[in-house]
Amino acid sequence: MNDARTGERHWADREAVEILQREPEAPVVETGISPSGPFHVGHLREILTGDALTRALRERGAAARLVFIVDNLDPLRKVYPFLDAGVFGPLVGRSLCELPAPDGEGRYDEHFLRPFLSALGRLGVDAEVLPASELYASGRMDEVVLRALEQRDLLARIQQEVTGKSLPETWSPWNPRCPACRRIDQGEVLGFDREAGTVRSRCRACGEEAEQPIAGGGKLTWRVDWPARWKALSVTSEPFGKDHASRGGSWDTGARIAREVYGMEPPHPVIYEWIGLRGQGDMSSSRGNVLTVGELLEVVPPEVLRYFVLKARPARAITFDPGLPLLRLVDEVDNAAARGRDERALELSRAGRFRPVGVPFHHLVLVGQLAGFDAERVIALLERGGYRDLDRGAVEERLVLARGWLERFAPDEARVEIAETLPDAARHLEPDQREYLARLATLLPDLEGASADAIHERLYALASIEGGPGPRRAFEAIYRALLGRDRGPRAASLIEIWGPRRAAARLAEAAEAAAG
RNA sequence: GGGCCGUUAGCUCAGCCGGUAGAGCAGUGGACUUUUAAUCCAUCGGUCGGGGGUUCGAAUCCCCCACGGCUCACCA
Repeated sequence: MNDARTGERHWADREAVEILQREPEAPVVETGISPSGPFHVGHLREILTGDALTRALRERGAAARLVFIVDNLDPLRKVYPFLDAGVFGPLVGRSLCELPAPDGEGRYDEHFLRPFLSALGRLGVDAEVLPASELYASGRMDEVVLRALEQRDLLARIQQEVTGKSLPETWSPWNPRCPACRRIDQGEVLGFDREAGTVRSRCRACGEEAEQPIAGGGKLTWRVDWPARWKALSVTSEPFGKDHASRGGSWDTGARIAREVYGMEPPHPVIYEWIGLRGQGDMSSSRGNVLTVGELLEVVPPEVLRYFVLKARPARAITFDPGLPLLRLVDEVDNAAARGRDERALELSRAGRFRPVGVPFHHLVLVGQLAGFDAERVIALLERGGYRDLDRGAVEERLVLARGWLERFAPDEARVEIAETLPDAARHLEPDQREYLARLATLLPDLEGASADAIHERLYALASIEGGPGPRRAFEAIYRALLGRDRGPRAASLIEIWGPRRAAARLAEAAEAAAG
């Protein structure tokens, strides 16, 4: 890493070096997300930041682990807009892992987690997924929980000092789950027994009193849970969103608790900014219009999503635009000769076997439309356009994505559709353009079945004759007649695919309409 | 109000453990039997938000200010 001077060092490398100073052998990177709703692009930053760190650590010879905690013990806080109030209203306060899925099939947490995990697999994220429910049930948290119960007063003091807010007398770091009504957010701790490893509690909701084992009987409150996990799992680094980072936030309390209660240095923090969304309106899980990771993988290769996130320093807010800008990103990843690409970020973006296509994504979208997304015809068109040595399988794969992008995110300009009837734009043509179309219309029927190259010859030759409109304006006239726009894909291909005879009729119609 | 991040060419950004600025896109010129951000070559383009300070020397370090975004109920 002697390139510090040239500034080519990636943020993940810099952080890795610092983490290794603290734990050179087996650093543990922890990340975590609450499965209360769909996982979207924003969540990607949490896990990918952790993944990049882990990779950078492993490259340096460390036996780094990436632990992904699923906070499925968290209670359902309210009835989210995408939930049925009748079903979920009465279930508020229960752990996410004890709720039915929104569609009624299976478990709530798994409903949201499953697609995310499969996306992670495709993204090449090598993480140990650990649901909080299992972490607690395993007993691995018992000791840190007992310590918290014993240090209740100290914890309360720290929290009050850091947040400036007072806590009720009955506050406890432990949230017991009521064995009767299953709520995990209403319990009041009455006492605990270190020898037996149990907690006595009463439920404020239903009044039930019980004595339950720590393992499986509840969870720590978030602010204590976090540092307790650091201790229990020997966490050495933790990426987290800036919401936790603000003054008086959970990082501040967590860091103190780590030192004063658990006698450890808090993990090396990596604070990241948020990912905004452009093009589809702001992302808002409450409105339900989120971009899920799975959705995006139907549109671009996983490497592109990784690259998008890893290219920017975590502290930098970035905006995700699934429209045209996303395509640029695809090309940057696909084309080894692309300028301005961040090689190191790209290296960290590998997600398995990436098959470059060598055709700009936007062009593929275009050709795909012309050829009805039929792989054979697409490849024929591409070859005619000068692309050689195409990796057939890679093209086919990418073509599926191109189609997905077109259907889901393409702006109108990217769509090629031959107008059903003569477009209005075709009425505005100069005399020489009209003349051109009229003459072309008489030639085209003879070209039925001809190759696009042959057709192009004629288009071009006719445009260039004495008194002709010249290529540029000739093509403009054709596009107006067929698409109602001034520009378009290779006119010859368009005509070949639509059929020269049909095109001829349209061009003649345009020539006439413009004259009248 | 507290805090975090940002303010570098028209746009998006890199550079930031100091040595008088870079890329992509846009623009301009040219090439091309040019076609939906086209490609290739060349080129124009910056008082590095403002003001102080440290230093032989600062976009890079320190302080102050302005503007912008975000965040402060366990929503990454």
